[in-house]
Amino acid sequence: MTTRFHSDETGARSDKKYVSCVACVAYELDQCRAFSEATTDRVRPSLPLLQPAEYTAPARRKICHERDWHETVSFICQGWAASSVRLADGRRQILSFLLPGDIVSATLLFEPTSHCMIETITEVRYRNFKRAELQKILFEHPDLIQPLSKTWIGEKLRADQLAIDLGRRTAHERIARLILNLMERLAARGMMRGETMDFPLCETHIADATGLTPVHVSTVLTEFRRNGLVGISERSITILNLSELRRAANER
Amino acid sequence: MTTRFHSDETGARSDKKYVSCVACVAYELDQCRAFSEATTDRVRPSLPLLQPAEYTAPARRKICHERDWHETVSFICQGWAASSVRLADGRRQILSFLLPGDIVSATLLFEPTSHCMIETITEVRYRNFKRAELQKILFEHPDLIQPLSKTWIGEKLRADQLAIDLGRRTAHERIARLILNLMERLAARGMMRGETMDFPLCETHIADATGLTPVHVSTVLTEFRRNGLVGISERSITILNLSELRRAANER
DNA sequence: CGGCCCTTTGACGGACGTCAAATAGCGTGG
DNA sequence: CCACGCTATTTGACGTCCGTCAAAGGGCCG
Repeated sequence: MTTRFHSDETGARSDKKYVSCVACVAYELDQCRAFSEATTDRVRPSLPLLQPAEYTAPARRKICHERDWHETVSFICQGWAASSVRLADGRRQILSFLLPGDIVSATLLFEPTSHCMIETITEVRYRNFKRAELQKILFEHPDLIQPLSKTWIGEKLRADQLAIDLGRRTAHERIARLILNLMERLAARGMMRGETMDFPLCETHIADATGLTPVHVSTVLTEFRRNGLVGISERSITILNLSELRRAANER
Repeated sequence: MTTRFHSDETGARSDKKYVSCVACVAYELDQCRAFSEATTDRVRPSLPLLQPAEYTAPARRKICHERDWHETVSFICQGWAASSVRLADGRRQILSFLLPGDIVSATLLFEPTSHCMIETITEVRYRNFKRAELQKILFEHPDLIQPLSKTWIGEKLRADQLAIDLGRRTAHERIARLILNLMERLAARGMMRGETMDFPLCETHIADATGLTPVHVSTVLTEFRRNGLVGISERSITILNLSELRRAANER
């Protein structure tokens, strides 16, 4: 019933200073740019949207529960988070990892509930836009439908890929594909440092994202390491043999 | 490159007579009604949209391949179809079953490719709308965004549920849930006859939808039958013990 | 009648889960 | 500084769910 984003329990704090989105690594992605342009270039006078509420949540914190009610739509500015669902008996499935520039839940643009749980992985900085205001802008600028549809289509594509992975791929393929996917998404954000990237996931995260157990993830990952596919250390991962990793992923 | 809907290879034939959507069981669902109203009540003079191309494809026919290029968006009027993806080595994952009133692929509203394969299960009657015309209507009637968002949200919700099923549920749960889901969707269309419903799926369909093998589907289904949960016969299924079936599905 | 697809059943095997224990890292508090 | 508690990782032994392979029977259709 209450909106848990920026409630005290999450440990999120409100930041006072405001930095323009234009400087953000995620600016070119998804909705961020579309909405920014809509508010700066076209709508005058500038709306309060230009200064959405900004928050910072510590690592490993739930910032949204499945049945929470929201008036706002959140965008990740910095850090990693996970969107997941938990069954009654405790089993958990991670539906997606959220990276800078990602909209936390596109359904919140039109509905007050996201139907899933959001937890931070690292410390996360995010911004909350009021749904009513985004909708108003959307109605006044139907050309925003096109970029919005790209977001929808991308979400659907990745949800379908996840289903294929979980339904029809082996543990090796799933894990290799997860690494490759994250690599591509980080590369699109200019967040790769050569062949290495931040990798703040613990093996439980990987397990819940791939439908496996942490124990099995451990054995597959050590196998990948022994075979020289990747190097893992210090919350980061290095792709040592990309073509072999792709073969393990059974890409195409 | 070519649009395979209504190509000869599919065996689809064009029907001459045109029946109004208002009489359709699916009229109340999804986009059908929204678009029909947009074209009848508001846009004048009546557009060619009012008479979209209508086709009938025989059972067990591919009517769309993963890389096909489309100018049209298809809606199912009658019959069952499946949307699926096939991996290089032949493994297949069914992403959704399409029932009357379903939009075949919502991504086709904005993009020329659906990224998945559509095959009929029964004989299927469907209608093709031109994407350009639907988009024009959408731009002229931004209030259509709201019902459209419902379609998107529903698709996302079901895709997420599928991922949870495949990632974290047992074979028994997956199969029971599939049956219950189909039951609910058919009930929403007024297509239940008491406790029994059409069930044209063969066990291979169920296997590919649940990430299992046909052999294992067979054993689980016979177990369900022996325990009096369901009765299967003649392309139809009867729910004999709903509460037990729900328990098997681990609903919540 | 023969061929094809679907279903069922059984024997067997493998991929992955479960349980357990050992180790390491890391922050907290005394 | 050490003691401690917690979490994460690794490894091994063992178990199980589900896949694979095979064979047999049934229904449908040419």
